[in-house]
Amino acid sequence: MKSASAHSSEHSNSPIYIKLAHRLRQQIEDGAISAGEALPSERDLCKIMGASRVTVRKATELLIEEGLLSRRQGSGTYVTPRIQAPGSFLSSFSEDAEARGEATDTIWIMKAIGSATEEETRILELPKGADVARLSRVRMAGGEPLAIENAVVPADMLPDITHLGNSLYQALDQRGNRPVTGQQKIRAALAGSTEASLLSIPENSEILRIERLTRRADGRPVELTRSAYRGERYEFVSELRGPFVVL
Amino acid sequence: MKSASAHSSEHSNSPIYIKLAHRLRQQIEDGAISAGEALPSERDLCKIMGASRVTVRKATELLIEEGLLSRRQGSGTYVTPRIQAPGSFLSSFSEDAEARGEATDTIWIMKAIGSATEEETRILELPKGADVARLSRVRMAGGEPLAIENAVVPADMLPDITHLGNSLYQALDQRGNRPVTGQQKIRAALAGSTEASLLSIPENSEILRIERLTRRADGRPVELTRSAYRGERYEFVSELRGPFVVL
DNA sequence: AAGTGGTCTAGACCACATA
DNA sequence: ATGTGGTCTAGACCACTTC
Repeated sequence: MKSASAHSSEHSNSPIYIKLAHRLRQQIEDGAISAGEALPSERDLCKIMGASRVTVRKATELLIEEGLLSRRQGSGTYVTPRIQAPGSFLSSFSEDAEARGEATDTIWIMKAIGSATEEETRILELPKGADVARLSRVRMAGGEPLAIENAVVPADMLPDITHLGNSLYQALDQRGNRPVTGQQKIRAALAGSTEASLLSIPENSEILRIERLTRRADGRPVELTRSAYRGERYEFVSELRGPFVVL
Repeated sequence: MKSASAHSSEHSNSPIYIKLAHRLRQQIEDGAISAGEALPSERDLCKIMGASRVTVRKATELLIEEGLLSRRQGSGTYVTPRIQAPGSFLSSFSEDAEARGEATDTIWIMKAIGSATEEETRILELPKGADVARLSRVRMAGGEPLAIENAVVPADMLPDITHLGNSLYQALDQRGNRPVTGQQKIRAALAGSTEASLLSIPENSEILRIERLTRRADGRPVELTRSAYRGERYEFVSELRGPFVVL
């Protein structure tokens, strides 16, 4: 045996600020620093972690970009209460719905493991013959269906799919497969008959089709999700950060 | 008179790394460092700009996030050749079209200055009674219309709208009003009769409606654009960076 | 007034690229 | 071998928040 560490990524040769960020992230996720309240001051962290202040700041800056922390000058560095405004992510399901005080619900229409198709193998960068979990859900809010989501995940990245709660990401996180980057393609389309009936809308209504491929920190694809959202009820908000295309 | 500086934003009290970033950005845009090639080394920049290396790096990091620069360890810091893959921006008009070898064109359908409506005043954070430029275009590719764009810009941010080329952003840039952040809302819709005829598609075809509000570095709104894209021809790609919503 | 984050310096060593 | 970016330190002063 080498030593501790069960994660796949090697931390031994990483720069100090990366290690500090990991330590802090874990303490936050373990609830050792619990949401909403402040970290030790930067100067205290220096003593605790045995690093200079510049390095401590570089570590916390990472976590700020991830949305886990936020700093307030003169006050302190705080654990972000509930992970919030999604940067460049969807605007999104539970968020919108809860903001309107609607109850949200998820209906599973498929939960299965099978071998990956040729397309899935290619997109998820899997070895031939690998297994994938296929997860299809209808998202409800206020008793109405609002979206269909079809996710495909490499089978070894998920624990037991029969015990899956409503949050796919939470399950992925448990195995260290938290997605941190990705790409999303959005297009307008007209509802086909299957979609129309699942969403309780007329055929040829407008819908938003979204295809999303997310990846772990090490770049390995985690999740290919193709969704259809009711066009009259949902809009997708994304923050823009330079560089801007000259168009 | 105070001194030099014709810009509206006050640079006097900004931190050094902000000022350095501005100086570098200008030199790059003036072509003094010309695309594709390397900046002076960080240690040389320290002498030239009279700052420490940490500060110089913080400045170049800003420009890297903007996409103007990129660093290669052991080699140097380079001016990014053509501003490229847009992070979280549209995928986009000329880009896609040119990738397919289609000629792109723009037809102006309106270019006017008038006083802002109540809604425009609010969204663009203008004083009451301020003037705005309204710019409407149809985007063509391969001889076909592909999108309608309606932009509203505070009149004082644009030079002479009669001499406006095809690139709104280029014109904005000339007056130091380059947008660097923004928010974009995307939804699916069905084409109304006006849109259908401008885009040469049947009524009730699927279209993508996009509303975009961009801002300058100082946070002032620059441009409110509402567009309609032909749904069968366009899809919007956006990169995702954490934090991810748990959904 | 005391504590916090925000900025800055001068100097150091390492890892990588290039010749 | 030299030069480049990547990381790190120890200490300093400023601006802001909090009491």
